[in-house]
Amino acid sequence: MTKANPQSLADLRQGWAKDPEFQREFAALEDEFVMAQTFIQARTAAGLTQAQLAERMGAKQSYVARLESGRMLPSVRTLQKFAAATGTKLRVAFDAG
Amino acid sequence: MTKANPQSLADLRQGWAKDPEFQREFAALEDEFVMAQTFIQARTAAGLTQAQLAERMGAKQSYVARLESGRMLPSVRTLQKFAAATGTKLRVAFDAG
DNA sequence: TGCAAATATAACTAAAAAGTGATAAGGTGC
DNA sequence: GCACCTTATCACTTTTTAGTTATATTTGCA
Repeated sequence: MTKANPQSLADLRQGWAKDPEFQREFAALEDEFVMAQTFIQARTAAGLTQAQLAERMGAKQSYVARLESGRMLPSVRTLQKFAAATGTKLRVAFDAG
Repeated sequence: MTKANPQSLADLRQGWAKDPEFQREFAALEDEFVMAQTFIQARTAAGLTQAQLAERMGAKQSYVARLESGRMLPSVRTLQKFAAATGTKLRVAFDAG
């Protein structure tokens, strides 16, 4: 593993949309960043900055940044707040695989 | 609201599979028990007791019971362990609408 | 009813997340 | 370069979850 070994999600976002090799390796990465990726996509899809989202969640920008950094795996309570703030509906499922 | 006002998930499981009125009212309940319901369904679908599941998660039966009680909203890390233990794949999504 | 398996709850410590303020770093346009 | 907006990180306290032991309660069945 060479390219897809980001130290932070900032690195990840750099490579992501551009490099196909990066994208392939990304699929094999740990789950750690998947949640963060989901957050970023949901927030940007809602057209919000971190500060705007934070206010809607009753939190601060620094907390949203941490959520999106992938260094923490939040609780379902936070997922629910996030969903409410982005006008989406949280879905958690355990799919047969 | 009369019937669908359980104090615990134990009450809930009583009514659930039998009473159609209960089922209707259940849909209107808060999110509080949704996660617990999801846990119970995934575990029973896997044909496991709480103790068996707990062992696969590297935890104790009492912890699984607490998860299924709905009094706590666990972290995504716990959801991942749960998925691994039930042989399922965790899906978390923020759906539009 | 009585036994055994399964589930629920309580009480406690350890670990992790929630939450905050300050500040650094990145990018954009002037 | 310099503002300005946005995102990232650090350091810290508070709150919640993780994890355990012990025990009570429930459930199914002989």
